[in-house]
Amino acid sequence: MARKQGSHSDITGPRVQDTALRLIARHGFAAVSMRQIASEVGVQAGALYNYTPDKQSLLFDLMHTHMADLLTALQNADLCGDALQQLEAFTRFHIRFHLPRPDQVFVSYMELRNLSQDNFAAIEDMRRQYEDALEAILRNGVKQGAFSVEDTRVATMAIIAMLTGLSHWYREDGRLDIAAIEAIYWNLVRKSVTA
Amino acid sequence: MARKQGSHSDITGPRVQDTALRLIARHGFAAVSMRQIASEVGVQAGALYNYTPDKQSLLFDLMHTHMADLLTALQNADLCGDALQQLEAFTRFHIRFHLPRPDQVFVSYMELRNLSQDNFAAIEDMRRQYEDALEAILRNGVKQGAFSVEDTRVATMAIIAMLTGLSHWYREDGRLDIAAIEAIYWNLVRKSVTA
DNA sequence: TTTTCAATTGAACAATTGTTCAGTTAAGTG
DNA sequence: CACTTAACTGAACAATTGTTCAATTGAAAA
Repeated sequence: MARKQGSHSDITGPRVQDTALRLIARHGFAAVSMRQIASEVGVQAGALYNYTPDKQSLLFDLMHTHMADLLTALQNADLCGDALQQLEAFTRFHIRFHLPRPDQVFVSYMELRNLSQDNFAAIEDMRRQYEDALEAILRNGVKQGAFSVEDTRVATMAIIAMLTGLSHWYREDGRLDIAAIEAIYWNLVRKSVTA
Repeated sequence: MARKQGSHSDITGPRVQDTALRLIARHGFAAVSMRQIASEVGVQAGALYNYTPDKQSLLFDLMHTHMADLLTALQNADLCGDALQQLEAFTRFHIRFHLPRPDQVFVSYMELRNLSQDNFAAIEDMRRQYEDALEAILRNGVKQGAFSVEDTRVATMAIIAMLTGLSHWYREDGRLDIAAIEAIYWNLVRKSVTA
């Protein structure tokens, strides 16, 4: 019969994911060995293969989980109101979702090269969905006359790059807290798309 | 006596740099072996050590050359005029410098983790100089009343992230040429910092 | 208590890693 | 021509890589 509680794999499994995420974010996928991950988890390298078929899948799972969480959270955010309010909600959502997840952001944006072709396509598709959500807001706002944007696709990429770049330099113990950061970025975004 | 012309190293040397840059941009520093680089150059792995003391120095040289070229080009750009004109010149300079160098941009922004402590500090210092040049323009513009910016440091990071992100999706054979891209981005940047 | 099996070990594997270096090659010099 | 030497080869090195698997462990089930 299956163990009902206290199963070791319930503890080791998440620890493998957490440790892999942290080490890959810090040193890069190719620079981290399965033995390093195992060592920090506190097991031998062979034990990792109870939790992932291979190293590639481990990376893919980390990135896929992150993107799936992102898309789910975006849907649950339920951006409402007029175009300007939707854009503000998106901006604040992006910052609030990404800032507490620096390692996931790092891995998901830096390790695309190390994905197999199929895995890359899957992640790229999810990223595209996220971009499309922002572009829909911009397009809608342009149609309604709320925004003045020459090219909604370029503006989409520019805004996402600006917001995501925040994760690369923000420090929790820095000069500004999240609320202040949010306000500043929302101002920049708002002005860049309005007349 | 030293060879005066046609020395092989005048050919192989640059080829090592070019090949390393291309392969590292494509697959990442840790994922590229010295033998792969040598193979594409057309020599044996041992021959690479006539051109670099070790793999780490090869990476550092690529990044240092890129940053040095950037800072030199910025100084030669000689941004003049009032604050708005300076910001426009900076924006167009950034795009024109980076767009034709996608591999250098990729390596310089993705492989910082693989630099030794000293090498990282050196590159980080050069990047800081570049950021400071933009922030000086913003600060000056705020003082003169040309710009309305809450926090010049945050605005600096936001603008550079926005502009650099361009390199991650721009394709030479894409929908828009450089002139069109420049115009769109300059509009976004201008509006984001003016009232 | 005995049984069962999920979880893990530890050794082994072939391949690959960065780096060194004595020896070879071939092109320029005198 | 002979000589010099920059450039490169090819083999060797110890270490490390991802992955497999028979054997072991220990805790829950019966």
